[in-house]
Amino acid sequence: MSVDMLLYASTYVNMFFVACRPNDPVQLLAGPLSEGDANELAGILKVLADPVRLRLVSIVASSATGEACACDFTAPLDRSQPTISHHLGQLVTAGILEREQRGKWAWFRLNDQSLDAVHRALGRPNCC
Amino acid sequence: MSVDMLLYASTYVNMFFVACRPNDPVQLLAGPLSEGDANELAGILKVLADPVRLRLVSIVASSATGEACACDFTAPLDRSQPTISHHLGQLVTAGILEREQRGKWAWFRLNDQSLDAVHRALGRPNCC
DNA sequence: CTGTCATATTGATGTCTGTCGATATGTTGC
DNA sequence: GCAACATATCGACAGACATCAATATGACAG
Repeated sequence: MSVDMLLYASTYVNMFFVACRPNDPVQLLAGPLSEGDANELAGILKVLADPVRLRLVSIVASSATGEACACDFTAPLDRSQPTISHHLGQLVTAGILEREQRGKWAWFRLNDQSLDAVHRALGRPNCC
Repeated sequence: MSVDMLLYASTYVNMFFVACRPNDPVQLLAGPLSEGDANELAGILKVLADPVRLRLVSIVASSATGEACACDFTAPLDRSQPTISHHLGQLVTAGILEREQRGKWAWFRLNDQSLDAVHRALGRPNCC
């Protein structure tokens, strides 16, 4: 990913967070999306729209402690260590996962706010 | 899009519909996703993860009659007619929109079941 | 049947993305 | 400091994707 692309992506991710505060949610079904809103929502959906990243999120979310070590992902997902690291980086940049370094190991947990915002963006206005 | 890719995509879209019947929903947060479930969910999320397609869906969903004519999309979205047609085709293939030919015009409406399934897949198990 | 209009398909192109091997960075224990 | 280990970054590559111009398809009017 180029530097320009990274800046582009993080810009929209940040805008998405701002726009998803309770009183100003981006809502797919509430009205025609502006170009900006569509870019924000598409940006975070693109990060989710990958089988490996979805499995990473699901593994973290369903772990007993709510967190998982990077070392636990390589084997079940059948991808190289750089590839897993790349996907984890995408998820962290998008705000879907949070990374915490603990000694040699990197631990990841879900950012509930971020995923809830995406969830609500795809639902009806009066939904949860 | 190649024929192989189309077959690939439609396979996963169909599997997603099957998997999203009420008693067997794909749930991102309910447990580790299998490779198949992850492919299904990623497939339909990929279709949604484009600004133009999100705006198409939002325009259709928020129209007073619940449907919109293809001719209404080109101007506000600032894309060529073939590009709009391409995106509409993707949304129809994925089951998110339904197409109805009425004379010279093509009308599109939302498939509520499809979008609801994606919405629920990203939510908590006890959510709506 | 023919022209006109709306939409779909084709073909081409530049860009983006997932992947991996190689290597760098950073942490721990000795 | 040094060796061992976990993770991140770099560089490269193949495949996928969004886009448009040109063209084809299909429907209606006269």
